Amino acid sequence: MTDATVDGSRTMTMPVSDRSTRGDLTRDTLLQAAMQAFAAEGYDKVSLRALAARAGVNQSLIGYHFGHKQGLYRAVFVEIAARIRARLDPEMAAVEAALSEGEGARDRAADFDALFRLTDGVLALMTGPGSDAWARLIMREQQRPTEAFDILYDGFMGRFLDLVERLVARLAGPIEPEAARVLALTVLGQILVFRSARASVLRAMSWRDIDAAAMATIRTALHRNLQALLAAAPP
Amino acid sequence: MTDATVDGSRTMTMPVSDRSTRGDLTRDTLLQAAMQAFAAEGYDKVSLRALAARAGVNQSLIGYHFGHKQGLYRAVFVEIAARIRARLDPEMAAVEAALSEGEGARDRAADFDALFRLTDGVLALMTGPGSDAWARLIMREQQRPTEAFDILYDGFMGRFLDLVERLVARLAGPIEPEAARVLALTVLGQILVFRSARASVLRAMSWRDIDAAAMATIRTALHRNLQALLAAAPP
DNA sequence: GTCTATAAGTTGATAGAC
DNA sequence: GTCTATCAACTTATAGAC
Repeated sequence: MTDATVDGSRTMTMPVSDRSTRGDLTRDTLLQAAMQAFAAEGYDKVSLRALAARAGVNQSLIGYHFGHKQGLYRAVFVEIAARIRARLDPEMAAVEAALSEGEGARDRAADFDALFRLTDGVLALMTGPGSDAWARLIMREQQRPTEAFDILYDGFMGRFLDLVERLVARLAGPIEPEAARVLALTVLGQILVFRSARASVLRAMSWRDIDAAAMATIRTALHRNLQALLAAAPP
Repeated sequence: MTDATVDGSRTMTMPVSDRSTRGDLTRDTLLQAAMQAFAAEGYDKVSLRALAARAGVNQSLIGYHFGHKQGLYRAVFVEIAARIRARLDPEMAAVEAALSEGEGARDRAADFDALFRLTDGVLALMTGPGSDAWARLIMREQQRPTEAFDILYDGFMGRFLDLVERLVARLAGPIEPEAARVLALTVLGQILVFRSARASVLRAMSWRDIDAAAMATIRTALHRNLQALLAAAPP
């Protein structure tokens, strides 16, 4: 349990006695490579051999750190949920603040602002640069949910949908709870389509990918749509 | 090249000299089983061994009829595109008729009617009973397009999106072509979400699946949304 | 914690008889 | 067109030395 026999170079980048042991680093490296690989090729096509090779880690260490292939897959989703929760937390907290300002003191402009922050956040999350890996994995779980879906739903999806539902209910005027929930889902759909039907989107719009300009176009359209959709109901 | 050595029973269900030879039947059986299997388990997880067994067909016949695994996969999409085109053709033709009635003779009610028929058709297609198989395969190609995506897009997707775009452009009043296309995609998104985020939908709505009642709820919400979204622009 | 080596099983494809 | 039989490659998982 001591010296670096083969790969001396690796020890150089690592403090000797630190919290992040060599094992933690290996675990992290594997986790990163796995997220990339599962998203790019799909669960079944990823071979642990190739994955270990690409991560520069011995194959048997996967078994040591994660048990089996499914354990590694599961760990990837715990990581994804944590990252997304961290990234979306400011927006969600803002919405919760706006919602708790009492039902009496309605400020439509503030409510719309909160809603836009939320939708913009999810749009960036699902279509922005670097979103490919986790977005694809999330979509995969939507089609064929495993235990990993629970990690996502309990991690951020449920909270997000709940917030959108309460927000649109307040903005749309008197509305049944079930209708509010369906409305929230159609709002989500207008964002998600740019990920879930990405191939069609790119072809229909003649885009090569969804860059900053494209995202601005989408954002504008979404805001306009939401305002039309949630226009004040007649008293 | 003649008699039925082993399986005499199969010959009984078949006319002797007909257009549909024994080979055609084998091909069809394989195609059906493949569509089911690829949708249920994903391309990589499907083993040709298991597939042939489930179809009651010798494994090597896959090679004979489709060349290799990818050839079989491709053939499945040709079949899907043909079926969907057939099923959506009445609605699309109706819209084309409505659109060709001259830009001058605007009848908003008729335009909305045509649009609803189109969206209802796609909603039923993507979420209705028995939609699981092809819908999942289509989603798969949206995330990671192969040559099979072209078969879908050229087969019906392109035409559908084009029709929706022209329709919303007429209904939404003066609008840039790019904005009309994005608007059409957000309309599509409100339908597709019930397939693409199916796991979230079921959990958020506490539905066990999307049955007739659920679909009626969705349809109502969609029609209301579209009318709000496409309200006459101020002159 | 990390390594080598290998067990035990599947896979897609095809050669060749009928 | 359909069958049996088989190959070569690749998979996950693990035993055991260090």
